[in-house]
Amino acid sequence: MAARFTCAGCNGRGVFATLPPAQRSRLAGSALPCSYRSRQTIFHEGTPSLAVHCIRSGTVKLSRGTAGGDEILVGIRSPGDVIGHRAVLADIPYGITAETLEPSVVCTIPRETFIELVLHDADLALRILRHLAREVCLVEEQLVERTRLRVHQRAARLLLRLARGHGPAAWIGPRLEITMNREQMALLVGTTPETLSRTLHALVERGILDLDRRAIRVRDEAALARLAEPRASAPVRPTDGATGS
Amino acid sequence: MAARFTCAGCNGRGVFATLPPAQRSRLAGSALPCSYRSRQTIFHEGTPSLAVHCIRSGTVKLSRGTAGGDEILVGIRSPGDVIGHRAVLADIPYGITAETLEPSVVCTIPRETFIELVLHDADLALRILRHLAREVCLVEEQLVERTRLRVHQRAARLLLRLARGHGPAAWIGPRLEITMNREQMALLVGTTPETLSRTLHALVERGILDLDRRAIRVRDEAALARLAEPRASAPVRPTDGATGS
DNA sequence: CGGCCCTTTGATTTGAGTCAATCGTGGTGG
DNA sequence: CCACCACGATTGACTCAAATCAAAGGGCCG
Repeated sequence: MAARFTCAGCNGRGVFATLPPAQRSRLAGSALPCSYRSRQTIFHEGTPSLAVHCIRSGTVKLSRGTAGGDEILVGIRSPGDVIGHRAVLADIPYGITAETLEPSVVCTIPRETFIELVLHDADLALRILRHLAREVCLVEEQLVERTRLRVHQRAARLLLRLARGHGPAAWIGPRLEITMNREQMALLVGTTPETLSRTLHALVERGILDLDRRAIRVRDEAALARLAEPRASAPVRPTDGATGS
Repeated sequence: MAARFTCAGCNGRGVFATLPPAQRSRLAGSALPCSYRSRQTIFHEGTPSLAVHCIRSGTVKLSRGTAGGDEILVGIRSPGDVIGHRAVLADIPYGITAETLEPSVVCTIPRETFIELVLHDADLALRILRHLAREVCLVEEQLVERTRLRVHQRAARLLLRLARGHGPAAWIGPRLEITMNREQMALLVGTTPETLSRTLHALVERGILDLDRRAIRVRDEAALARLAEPRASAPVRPTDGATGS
């Protein structure tokens, strides 16, 4: 099934976008495209980091187990994104598990090739540095969110991110088709499916959302944005009637 | 006051450790050492990232404000650590505020010098990449901790980290002098001073700690380590008598 | 000695997790 | 084609950890 892609399609985006011809062919020579079905594991936390992966199509979920047995969702990646580079660069086992959320095509770039490319192309190195730097910022952002924001605010933010096209969702007409189930959404928000469900339905009752098992329609993005604000602490309680004032 | 340091002392550690002579003198030429008093701001969140800083001595607190007005503690850095590199690399304003916790000496490396060094020394670039990659892992670790662990577990982990020499504490005899106040410890743990205080005193009652306003003595590190485990969910409730079973 | 700030302690509230039951949907086999 | 089953989603009731509000203590510095 996995026909030999040329990697040219990927070159339009991501950190490999502007490789000089020599390096580009080097990359194309050893990058191995691979098709995954939905819910397949690309690499697993704790295993040796043998390669960097570049998403060509589809959506990949990055998660991380805990000693306690449960998992935490670290992020979602889409086409053009590179995954596994951290472990490869730091020369440590993968710290996260990567798993497809839908049928995807992912290119595998062997560890040596990647390191070599980085060493020989200062520009690429700088670009990856930038990329990583931004990544740290994003994770820190998450940390702040988790610590200071209520579940309903974090949920609102997730919805906004989805609605704005970041994340595993696609606009089908006016509706936003979600490619993950409630549990995964809950994981992303950092809560339980039950609580997320309540929160979501509270928003429906306010007329901010339309909700379906696998699609969401944002009716009032402005209101959602207001809820996502740290200051707006109007509780958005579930099963709680209209808050008078 | 700030005598002209040669930067040679810093070269023994951190990412600049093994610079080739040429680059080393380039660095020494434009790195500007600066003494800070306790509680001084090195750079502030949101301001343009003009330089990278390398800590020569002292302790620096990295925090991040929220729209809501309160802050969150992102991390603590010690001698040899580099700060501000993320913003400089990503070419964005500083995302965090850096502030000394005690009198410190910090070298300022202008943005251009840093970028130039990185571009001309593939090895340095790779080392910084490694460094950043690890940093992302650490922040993610934090994220997991915040999400899955109880306050008493996170507090135990902080104590362990301090006791093991990571963080702003120094062994004075058998005691661990803490250079930050309760509020900052609370921020690090991701809780409030009140809750942290209760948690700490619960540990004292169990005979695991000795506690003083500014020093801590760990009497039973093994017990602390046990409490830090995700599974060990024996509540460690404050003001709660011996839990029978 | 007095005031101030940090810390501790107490009382109360509350957001969100947990446990458990029900519902709805989609898939399967008769 | 329809009854049934299984699984995810929802809803409800309850519990509990931790935040918040409020009020002392206690040490340090002027």
